[in-house]
Amino acid sequence: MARASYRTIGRLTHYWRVLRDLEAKGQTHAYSHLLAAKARVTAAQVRRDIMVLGYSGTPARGYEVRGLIECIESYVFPASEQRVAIAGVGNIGLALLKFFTGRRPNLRIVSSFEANPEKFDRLIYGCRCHSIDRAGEVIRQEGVSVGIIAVPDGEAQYVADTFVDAGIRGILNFARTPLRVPAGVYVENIDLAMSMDRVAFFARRSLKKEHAASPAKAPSANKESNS
Amino acid sequence: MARASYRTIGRLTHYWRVLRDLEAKGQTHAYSHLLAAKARVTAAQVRRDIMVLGYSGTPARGYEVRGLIECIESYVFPASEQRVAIAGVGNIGLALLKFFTGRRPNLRIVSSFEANPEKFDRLIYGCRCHSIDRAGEVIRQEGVSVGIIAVPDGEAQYVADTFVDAGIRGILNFARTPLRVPAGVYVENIDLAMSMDRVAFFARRSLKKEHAASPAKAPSANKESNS
DNA sequence: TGCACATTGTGATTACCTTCACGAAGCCTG
DNA sequence: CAGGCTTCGTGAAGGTAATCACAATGTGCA
Ligand SMILES: NC(=O)c1ccc[n+]([C@@H]2O[C@H](COP(=O)([O-])OP(=O)(O)OC[C@H]3O[C@@H](n4cnc5c(N)ncnc54)[C@H](O)[C@@H]3O)[C@@H](O)[C@H]2O)c1
Ligand SMILES: NC(=O)c1ccc[n+]([C@@H]2O[C@H](COP(=O)([O-])OP(=O)(O)OC[C@H]3O[C@@H](n4cnc5c(N)ncnc54)[C@H](O)[C@@H]3O)[C@@H](O)[C@H]2O)c1
Repeated sequence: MARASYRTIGRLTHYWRVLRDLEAKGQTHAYSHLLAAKARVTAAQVRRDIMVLGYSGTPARGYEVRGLIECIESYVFPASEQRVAIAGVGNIGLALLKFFTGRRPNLRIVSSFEANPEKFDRLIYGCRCHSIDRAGEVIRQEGVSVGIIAVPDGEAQYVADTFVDAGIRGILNFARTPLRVPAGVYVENIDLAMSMDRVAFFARRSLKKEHAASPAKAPSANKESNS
Repeated sequence: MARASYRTIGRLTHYWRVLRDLEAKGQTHAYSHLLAAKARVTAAQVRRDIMVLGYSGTPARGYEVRGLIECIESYVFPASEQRVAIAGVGNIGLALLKFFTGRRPNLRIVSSFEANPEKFDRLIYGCRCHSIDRAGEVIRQEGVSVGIIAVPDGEAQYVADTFVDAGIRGILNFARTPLRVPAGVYVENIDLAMSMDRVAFFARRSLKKEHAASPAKAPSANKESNS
């Protein structure tokens, strides 16, 4: 039972979504082939990924949908509420706040931080906005473990330092600055401008293969961000 | 002179930004070590990436900043204006429109498409909004080669088909649906929810190493994304 | 001029991830 | 209950990308 890699974790969340759809349609069992087709990967890849969960299907019946869903949940999703804070309520910050609000029971954006005093103390999509100067204090108080950085590039390192000092262990960084953080803190970078440039490049090149990002795909979903 | 990979292209755009900063500061030459430090990669990686450009530095002087900038530009950036269209002017669509407007001379978002009639014909950040039904027509007329998909998940495949039929060769996809496109069309997926889940996971795991994303990076970016 | 040094360019190596391929195992059919 | 199919789990193989390591090279200095 190998350790799950960055990409495996991403795919597992994808299988989870696919499985939820299948369950909603009344399916009780699913073959690796089916999951593979829906997640656009190979069947072998699906089986390998599921291997790290320690979950087993049966030949002739495949995987049990409900059981696999629960297994993925207990492996990749937080068991109890994990709290998130966001710095920078601008274009991207707002989009994320709006999108994530109320969507995940165990992953909640509880606070936002701004430099612009006009936004202080307002409730934005149910999330209180504080001065960035109070970030450390609030993060500790609320028990936040994940931070999103959506501030201008030049402010990103400062915010990251504040986050790390306050005990945050994972950062989703939209700024185009590679952050310097101590070992043990996970950073996932999403550089939208880089993705645009890449798409433009490969559109000209007219490649045969699709890629990940997302990140990473990586290239897709992000195929790929980086760090 | 090997073919540039997905990740190499991403890093080259990053070096380009770093080099522009150096030039602005009056630096005329730069060593691979310096670029590496600023882009948070290894020096060997920088040299490998530059190798695909066919550009050469000199020992003892390193790379010539201006020359390398021009070389990267001619390799990864469009020589003449490349046009982009965006489907879905919601949270993400708006953020992108606002951010990219007027930022890149040779990469311009020229049109947007919506299903919501309230937005038709309005000018949003200098970009005309059309009905999605007219997408094929407008894309062909304007010579658009890159499409951004920022519509709800269920609409993504339909929009992708429309894009592809109209001749678009590269797609930046924010929907959480793996798109089915013919070979030769490049897709980069950015799944923000997946990135969030990953950050939350690795924050709990408290890993020692930072990762790319992604697209993926990618990942990252973006990390990694996928396809 | 010639030597000592730092850096480049790149073959070789390593690490990681994906795919292949096949033994084992459950299910259905007759 | 046995035989045939199909699928799972996984060791081995294959690919791709990152890193290492070193010969080649140009520089500045003595
Ligand atoms: N929007 C996009 O499409 C896009 C694309 C590529 C990259 N990015 C990157 O994403 C980041 C955010 O982009 P955006 O478009 O949302 O920017 P934005 O300017 O709309 O928002 C930034 C927000 O951060 C706030 N802020 C500034 N300094 C701060 C600080 N020290 N602490 C807390 N808040 C602070 C500002 O008041 C503002 O509201 C930038 O780094 C940008 O380069 C954005
Ligand atoms: N906003 C986020 O933070 C976030 C996070 C994760 C994933 N996503 C994904 O990104 C995509 C867009 O998200 P969003 O938050 O911007 O959504 P949104 O609902 O804010 O915007 C979607 C827009 O698309 C328009 N639309 C609907 N059908 C259309 C069609 N057929 N053609 C053209 N336009 C159409 C709608 O009118 C709306 O304006 C979704 O697939 C979502 O799953 C968004």
